[in-house]
Amino acid sequence: MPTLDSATRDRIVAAATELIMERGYEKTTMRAIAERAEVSLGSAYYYFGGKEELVQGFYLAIARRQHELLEQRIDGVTSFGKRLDACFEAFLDASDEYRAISDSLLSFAIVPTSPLSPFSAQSRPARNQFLRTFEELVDGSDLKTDPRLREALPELLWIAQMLIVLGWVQDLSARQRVTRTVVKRLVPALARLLSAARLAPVRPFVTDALESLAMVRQRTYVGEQVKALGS
Amino acid sequence: MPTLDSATRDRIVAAATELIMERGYEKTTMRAIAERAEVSLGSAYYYFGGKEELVQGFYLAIARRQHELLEQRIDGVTSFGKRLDACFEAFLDASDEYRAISDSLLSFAIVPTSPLSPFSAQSRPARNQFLRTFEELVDGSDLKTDPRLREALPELLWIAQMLIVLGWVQDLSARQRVTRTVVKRLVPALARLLSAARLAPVRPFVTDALESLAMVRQRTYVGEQVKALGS
DNA sequence: GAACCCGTCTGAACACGTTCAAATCGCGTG
DNA sequence: CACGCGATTTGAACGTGTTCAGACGGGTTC
Repeated sequence: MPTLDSATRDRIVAAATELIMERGYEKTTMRAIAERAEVSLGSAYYYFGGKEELVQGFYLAIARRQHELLEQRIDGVTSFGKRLDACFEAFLDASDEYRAISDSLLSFAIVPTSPLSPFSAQSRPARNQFLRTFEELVDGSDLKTDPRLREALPELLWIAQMLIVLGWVQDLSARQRVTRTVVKRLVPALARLLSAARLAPVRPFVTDALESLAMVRQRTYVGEQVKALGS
Repeated sequence: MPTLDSATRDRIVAAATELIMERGYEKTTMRAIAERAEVSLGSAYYYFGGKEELVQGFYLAIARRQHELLEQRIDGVTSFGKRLDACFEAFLDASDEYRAISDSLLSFAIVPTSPLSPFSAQSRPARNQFLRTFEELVDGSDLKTDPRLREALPELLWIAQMLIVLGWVQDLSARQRVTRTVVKRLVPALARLLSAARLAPVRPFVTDALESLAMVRQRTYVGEQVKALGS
């Protein structure tokens, strides 16, 4: 399994990406990928463990596109609610391009032992991109909340975004308008909730939730050093 | 595609179930299933559209087992929190038996157009069983909440249970203890939240959430008549 | 130069899910 | 009984993802 950069490797990914976008994942054959990349079938398997591995690029592409769209749209906006809303919207816009293959992507992502799990070591680049986006989102905002919650927030929002995507794939309405509407409605409520986390009566809930998160983190990421939250 | 009851049909399901439990879904071949069921390969395809269809029985089995376990455990208990806790625990206990194949099950379930989607017409028997369980859970409890919320509650709890299962498959801790612990922690909070729904300051949130749910329902179930909530 | 190594590449071969034309069965009808 | 007809059954054949024994190529060592 070569880890060296290689033009061949890139050609195969490019061919796979093109074909998958043209015909969908299932209808794209390894033979077709090899042919377009001008390598033999065996070579494709020399560079990649299998067909599944060839979709890894999509996550990162979505993550980058979300970040790009978001930057354009929240320039100068400081309201946390507005920023979060723009963020999720950017994510859905970025995902739209890949809607036709989102089923396949999600099917792989859901398997915890798969390299395509969002928590896997192989997904680290895409995951980091997502987390950076949320970090920036919070940093540039006027949000005032419990500092412990603030620290965990990027990861929490990333997880929330994954829950949104679950609804999004299930959403059969035209252009997934239902998902967009529901997100638009829930974001303000979430913003208010996060602000309320500072108040004394709510704090035990926050503590409870954060402890749960800490527990979950320890047991979710596979083959990774998990940095503890809090110092 | 015959819909008549048939001993052959049952033999094939039985063979498939056995083999999948023995070896897992991927390693079970249609040829092996046909052989054990003492039919030809072609016959298996005469009765079932494909390999995927042969896992339909698992959902219903889990739903029934949950109900069975729950009945034993909440006899006489009226506290809503305790009943809900027991319910989720019964669900996780029922699911444990199928943990080895839960990846495959979930991979199929996540595809909205698949007959194995929990929202599909084919999943209706299992879905109804789940909803009945939650209906009974709420009915026999001391929960006092907003009546509109009360009506939507079985479905909401069912959805919550599906979110739990998402965490459960990702949970790599021994015997999925993390998931169980987190559920145990969050249930009381949820119970308090539902009680609080009666209070005036919270009501707008409830209205908002229920409207969102109504929207989602209209666009999620495929090929089904969706009964409106409220009369 | 010869021998050797090792990273790269090849396509035939395998096992699988699925399809299908043809064979067989069961049974009502003339 | 013979005939016909639809339901059922069959296994060969197809296209697929994947594996593997071997071929190739260029660099290093004696």
